[in-house]
Amino acid sequence: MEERYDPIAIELAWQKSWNDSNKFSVSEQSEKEKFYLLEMFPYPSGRIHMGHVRNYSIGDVVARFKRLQGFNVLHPMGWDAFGMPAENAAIQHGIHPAKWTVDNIANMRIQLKRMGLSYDWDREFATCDVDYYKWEQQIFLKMFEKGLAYKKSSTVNWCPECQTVLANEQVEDDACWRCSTPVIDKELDQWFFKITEYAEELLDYTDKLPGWPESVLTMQRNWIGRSIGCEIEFPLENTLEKIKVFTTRQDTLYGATFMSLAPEHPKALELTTDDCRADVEAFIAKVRSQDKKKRTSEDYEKEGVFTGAYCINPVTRRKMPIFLANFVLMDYGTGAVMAVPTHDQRDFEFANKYDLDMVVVIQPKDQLLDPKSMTEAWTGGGLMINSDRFDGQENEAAKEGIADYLATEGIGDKTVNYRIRDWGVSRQRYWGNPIPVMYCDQCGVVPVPEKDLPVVLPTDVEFTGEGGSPLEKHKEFYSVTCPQCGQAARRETDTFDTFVESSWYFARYACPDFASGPIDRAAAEYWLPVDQYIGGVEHAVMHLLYARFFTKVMRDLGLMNVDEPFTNLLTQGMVCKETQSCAEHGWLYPEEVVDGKCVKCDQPATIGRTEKMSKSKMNVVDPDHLIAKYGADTARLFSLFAAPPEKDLEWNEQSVEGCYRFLNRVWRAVYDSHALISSHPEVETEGEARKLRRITHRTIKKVTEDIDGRFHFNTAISAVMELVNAIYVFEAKDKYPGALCEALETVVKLLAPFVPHITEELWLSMGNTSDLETVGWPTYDEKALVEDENLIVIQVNGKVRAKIMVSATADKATVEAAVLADEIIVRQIADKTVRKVIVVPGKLVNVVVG
RNA sequence: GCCGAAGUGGUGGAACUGGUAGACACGCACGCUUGAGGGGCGUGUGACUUAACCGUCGUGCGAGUUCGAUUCUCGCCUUCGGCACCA
Repeated sequence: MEERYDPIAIELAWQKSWNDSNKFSVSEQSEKEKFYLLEMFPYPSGRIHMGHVRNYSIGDVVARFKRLQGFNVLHPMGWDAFGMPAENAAIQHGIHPAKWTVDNIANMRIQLKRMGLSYDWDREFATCDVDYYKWEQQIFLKMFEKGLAYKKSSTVNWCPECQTVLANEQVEDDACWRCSTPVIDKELDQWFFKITEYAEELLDYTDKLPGWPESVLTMQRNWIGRSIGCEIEFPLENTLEKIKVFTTRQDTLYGATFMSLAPEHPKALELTTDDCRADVEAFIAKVRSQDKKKRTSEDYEKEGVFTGAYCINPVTRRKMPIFLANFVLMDYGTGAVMAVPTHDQRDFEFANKYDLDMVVVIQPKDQLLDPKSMTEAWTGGGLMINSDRFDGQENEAAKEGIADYLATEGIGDKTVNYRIRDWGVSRQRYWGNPIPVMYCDQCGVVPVPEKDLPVVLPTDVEFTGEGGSPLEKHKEFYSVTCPQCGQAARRETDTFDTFVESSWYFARYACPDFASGPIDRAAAEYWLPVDQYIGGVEHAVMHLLYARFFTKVMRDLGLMNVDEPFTNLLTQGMVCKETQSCAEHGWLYPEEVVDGKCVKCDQPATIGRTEKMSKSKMNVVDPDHLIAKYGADTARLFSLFAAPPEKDLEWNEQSVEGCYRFLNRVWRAVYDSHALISSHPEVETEGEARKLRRITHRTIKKVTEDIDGRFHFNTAISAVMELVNAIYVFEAKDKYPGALCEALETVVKLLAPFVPHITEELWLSMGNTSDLETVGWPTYDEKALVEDENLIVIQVNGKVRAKIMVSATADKATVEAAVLADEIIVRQIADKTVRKVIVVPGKLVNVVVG
């Protein structure tokens, strides 16, 4: 055995061995129970970053732990390989996106292998492989057939920088989620997936995912945004037509005194009277010219215009003027709102501005509302008044009855409305999966026949950087003949949002080579769902919601048989580091600051706030350097030890040093006792050996419980550190080599999922022949845990005053007597009366005096 | 405004169903080892007070429940994340 720990040499040797033997390759042919562990696959940007290191270290601990526990573990890796950066590289550096992507993947694969992650590399694929994306095209065709994919013209979120459309989820603070350019409105013909059809199921199942963090479920519930209410029809005055509104406040129907329509409402111009037409048209034009995002922000002034038309409140028969209002949205509910100024703040402001009627219909308990003196709408609860048969009822309780009444009268129906919109998937980009349809003057939208799939993305395209997709200029691609009528037709040049690929890749990992469909049912049956999914919380809504949606769609298409893709979800926190900047040169990389000064100008550098590592803030650390300096085991250990997985991790070089030091300490502990333990002496159970064994087995218990399901890797590691400390101070090494050997072997076994290289190496050097995976995860001996004596904490009136050792077999009375006889306690209670003595067996005694 | 998460030493963090607050680690100090440096090994390290023991205070703030509260309840403050003119 080498005296010195040489991480690089050890790691390269073990990685070669794992690679050569396809060590972590799995199949369905196994006696063992399956466990599917998945980490979110990376975009091949070129280099891994600390976020990847953390994500994949966490995943690898779970994968290796489950494997050691005897599970058949599927742990795959691949590449989310379509996307804009590849195209930007083509424009900026003249490298073809395909080459750029392939090169990046090759590089990142080396980096991941260098981390010693236990992937089944046989299952690796990139989403830009034709063998992957062609099946996505097939899924699309089936969705199209079922009406789950459809085309419509709509105002879309357009990013002028990326020259493409964004889904609502991809807009953050009115800006592109990727490049932060402000998003503008654009009217475009787009493909949509009908995620709204699954809104209810997606929402209902948020209650059936106990393995998900509550915060993620809440975000998804908010995003789906279900509201239960009524659709109510208001007849127009003088015609037979009606206008339908959606409301969640049918309890205020008797107070509805006017109506507000969205400016885009189809009936807006139709019902406008001649003398109001000029004003209405001007208003519509004005609203159209305004930015939609600005217009729909809360502080924007409420404005409207009278149409000259009236409708009738169906329960009060009151004549209600119809307005157009800028705050009414066409794409929520019905685009029409019954206005109740007394009980809705927006309507209240609007009514004041245009001097409209107000009627109070809900009277709160502790004040009397009068429209003349109200300064704001009353949106709380109370008793209903001015509401005919419902007078005197509690408004919340009456909602159900009102809905029923409206239904029987044929005025309205109970309905459910969702905030979520259909998912726009068209992107005006080249480096993506072509949407397999064409346009024929005769036949309209024609799906590419399944037998003609795949629609292969051509590689001979030109990148001008002038915007628009190069596919639009690629005649061989877009010029096609219609399969239905044989006439010339034009192929769709838009490609799919790359979130489509990541919506089903987890299922393809079960059968990456399956050649007769997207998913091999038998393989999917065995492996799915994913037992544990791990990734960043930034995907809480987008990716995770789309993947859930796709799973349900694939189920309904008969492709597989699961309702939810991910049984358990772990969302890990970000990797952060302090930012540094200099007055002259702005943000600085860590290596550009030496002795607190900017290397470019020698001015002192300012330390800014700690933020998520990002290239733009330059507060990044390159994992390659870390691994080259300390090895992969140290890099892994640091990212697991410094914080629990779900919290943010603050980068600290000194803490990395500490982890490296610990591994050296472990190495030395084994090295120092090498001669003593090489014969694997029998474990002694008496005297000091018994004490060491107690610590050894207690550690096994703690580490097992900390990893399994709790993911408290930091405390698991600290428990092993304590065991190592105990070995160092264990003085009877020569006397009890058996107990020592057991302790050292336990350290190695328990650390195996965290730092796989050093542990395999130490295991071998201890004279073992089979590898750690064959040996399996250690179990603890209950008998070894038994304490002879317990430390009893003694409190007087809840304050700790003394501690004594008491035999573990002592009964309550004995303990109490021992406590009351204790010198310190006698002094503490000398001049007081003992009122009560509380004994917590084996732990604590509280003497209450007064 | 609504919803969710969090607030503990100089620092990262621990304390699982109410029972020794600060495990483990970083940093710092001291000692041993070494020719020295590095490294290693060990001891100490919440604050105040003290020579030391003792003592007092202490988990964002304020109340409450309890023999006992970082943990439970109520009210507030701060930070982060999500939603927000959604009828």
